[in-house]
Amino acid sequence: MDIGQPQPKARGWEAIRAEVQRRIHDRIWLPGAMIPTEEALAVEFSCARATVNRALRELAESGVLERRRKTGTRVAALPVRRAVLDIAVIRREVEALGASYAFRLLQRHQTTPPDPVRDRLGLAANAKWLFVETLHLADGAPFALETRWLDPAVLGETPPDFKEISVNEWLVGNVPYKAARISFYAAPARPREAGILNVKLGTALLITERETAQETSPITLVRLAHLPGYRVETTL
Amino acid sequence: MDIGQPQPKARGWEAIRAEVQRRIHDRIWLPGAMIPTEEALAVEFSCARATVNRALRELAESGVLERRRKTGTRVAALPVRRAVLDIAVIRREVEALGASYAFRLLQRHQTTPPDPVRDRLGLAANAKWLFVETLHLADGAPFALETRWLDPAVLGETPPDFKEISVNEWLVGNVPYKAARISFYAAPARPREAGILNVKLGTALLITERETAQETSPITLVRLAHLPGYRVETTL
DNA sequence: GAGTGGTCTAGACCACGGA
DNA sequence: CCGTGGTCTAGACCACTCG
Repeated sequence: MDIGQPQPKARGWEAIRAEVQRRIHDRIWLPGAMIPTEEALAVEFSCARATVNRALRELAESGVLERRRKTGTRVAALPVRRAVLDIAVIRREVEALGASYAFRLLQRHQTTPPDPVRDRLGLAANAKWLFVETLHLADGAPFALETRWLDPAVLGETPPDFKEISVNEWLVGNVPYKAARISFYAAPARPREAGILNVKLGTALLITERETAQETSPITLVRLAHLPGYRVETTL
Repeated sequence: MDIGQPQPKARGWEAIRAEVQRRIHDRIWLPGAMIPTEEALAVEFSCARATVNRALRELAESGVLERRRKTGTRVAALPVRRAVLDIAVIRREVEALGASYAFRLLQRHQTTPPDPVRDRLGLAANAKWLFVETLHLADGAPFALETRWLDPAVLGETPPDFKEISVNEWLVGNVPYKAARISFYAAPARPREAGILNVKLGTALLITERETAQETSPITLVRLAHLPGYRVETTL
């Protein structure tokens, strides 16, 4: 382990990752070109192959390198960069802004979902799910409107009333899930939304939609309408 | 390595990851509770500690576990789930939809950025940057409108005219960068946008904004306005 | 100080995928 | 086939952090 000293900071596999990134940055290794094998790099850096492997694996996971057996490792030509999105509970998100969090339960009843929702979740025509509408507040002002369809089966013996704890946090703590699909899109404020969020009808809102499933059976479908000005941010 | 057989599929560290997830899922290990040490698990699964480490490390990276030295490993109470967002070049994105990609260069001139842009990038009052406006097309129809401010210094000796290759792809291949900030938000279509994208003024559009920097100095600021119906999707 | 995770090593075998 | 990355092992030392 004796890389020149790219930065006096990194050591171990992080030093190798940094050195590889430097060589790509400085165009010593060009986009699309092959780089030496793990073994060769292990010799060059006087370390074990496992250490090189760790460094290259991380770079491959973040889209900088492409690796294939037998062929070897190449610098990604059109790198698909991977950004990491932290999905936190809304309360955390509000508190992270330095505001106090609260929520109001606006609706809660069991009914047959409308066709688009039913189709999307693959439910029987007569299935009844729980519909819950929650307004999330930051320092008392509307922050986001949540409309949720929820499989009543997950509630169990003693269904909470969701006045003390929000549906979201109850689910996180009580209903483990396997997979979720998240999507972001823009949509004009609907009449009810506009009224509750106190914006003009048709205002451009960022919508976050989340669909959660256990094995193959869906658990819940959530739509979060955020106020104008809300941004989803990430670093790459 | 002899875990019962949770699934006949997984082996090695993935089997351990799956088994740990199962125990959390089945509430054998509760949210907030400590789990056994790596060494104990290595004994239980009859494998090396490094193998357990790999499994637990992955789970910690995805926010399911929280690890600290000396203290040990616990199940995250309010897990901050991490979703991975693939950021591809637009051409790839269009082609992934099964459409043919093309683009049109609408504007390209060097000028002083407006105040908000200048402030955001931290530029001198008299700095001149390149402004480039590109319309991206899928099967000949508008897909997204890109407006970009670009530091002319990165163009070098022979500035490309961006008619053959899009700015984005040229940058990806020629200007390495260190950091980028990405954000998503909703905004109403501006007059020029509405005209070019062929939507009504004020239509809710999803905007992707990306700010790229080399060391500390900014390289480019891009705003992508997507047509209604466009979604950013990810899995968790 | 002592217990835990974080990393490294040297070697081994395996799995994939070009030739 | 056989070269490459993917993983595993057994052991070691280190770094952090709590008591």
